[in-house]
Amino acid sequence: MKLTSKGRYAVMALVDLARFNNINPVSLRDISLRQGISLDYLEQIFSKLKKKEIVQSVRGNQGGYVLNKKAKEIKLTNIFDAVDEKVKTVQCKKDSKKGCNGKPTKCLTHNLWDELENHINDFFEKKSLEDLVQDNTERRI
Amino acid sequence: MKLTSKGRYAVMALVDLARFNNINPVSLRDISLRQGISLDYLEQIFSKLKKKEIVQSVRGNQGGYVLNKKAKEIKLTNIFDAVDEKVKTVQCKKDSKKGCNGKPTKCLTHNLWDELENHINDFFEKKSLEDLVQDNTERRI
DNA sequence: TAGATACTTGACTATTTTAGTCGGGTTTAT
DNA sequence: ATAAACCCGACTAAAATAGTCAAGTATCTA
Repeated sequence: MKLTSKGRYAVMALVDLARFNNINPVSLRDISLRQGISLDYLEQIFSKLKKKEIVQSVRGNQGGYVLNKKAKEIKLTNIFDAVDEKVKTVQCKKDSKKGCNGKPTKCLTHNLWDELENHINDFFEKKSLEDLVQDNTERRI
Repeated sequence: MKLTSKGRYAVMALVDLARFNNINPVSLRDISLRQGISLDYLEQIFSKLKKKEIVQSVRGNQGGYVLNKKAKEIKLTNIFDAVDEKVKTVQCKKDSKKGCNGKPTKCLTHNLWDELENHINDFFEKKSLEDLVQDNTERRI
């Protein structure tokens, strides 16, 4: 059970972006250099963040990306959702109405995984980008 | 971010086993049939569970597996640990003492992932096999 | 208006992980 | 003796991941 790089990178990049946000658009090149993430990969990630209206783009020279909402209003859930980093614990419940594995009853552990998903998602819904930025500037003093 | 089948199967199989535990050893063949898990794969999984002393084996005809502890004392953590289903959020912290990515400072989101890991592990430490078995027999009435 | 910077898009690919399979054992109750 | 079960290690197909690569388009600045 692990978080993928795509999700981690998305969060790292947005924290980086949020810190410079109010001054100028931030270019992916800068983020790439500061965070050590492949530029090409960042482009894929930001394309998704843009589609979900988490960031706005400014094209051309001196362009870059800007947050599209207040940092406080961007929750981890939104970020993960944007880049398709979902919490998946079971394969069940996609086809039949209640059952798993095609069987009529739920599998023995179905409720457990549901609980787990909720537990994790709670965490993601509480954390905002602002929390993360603050967490970081505090530490630096 | 998803749970692998190995982890899920281990838990499913143990819940199944726990329900018949006090009568006779339970054969993997039976678990395989009831839970729809490949027998060969189950053997791999139980070999690990045995190494970590979560189950005991009874060889020969009419053999099978038995729990090695009370269901109450087997926590999800123990099961996941046994089958190498770990919660991994970051790659950092393996080499250098404090830093990530070889840099001297922690990455911007390091503490976040640590928090997340703890949050998830809390969940796993609280749930015992007994909880799961009860959860299941209640539902059946 | 040329050139550089930066976003945009889509296809391609190497690597790793996962979820098994397969083929041989050994042990023990009946 | 033999069938049921555990035991063990090597192998493999498929999927997902983490990128790379190539060819654009838009915009600012000199």
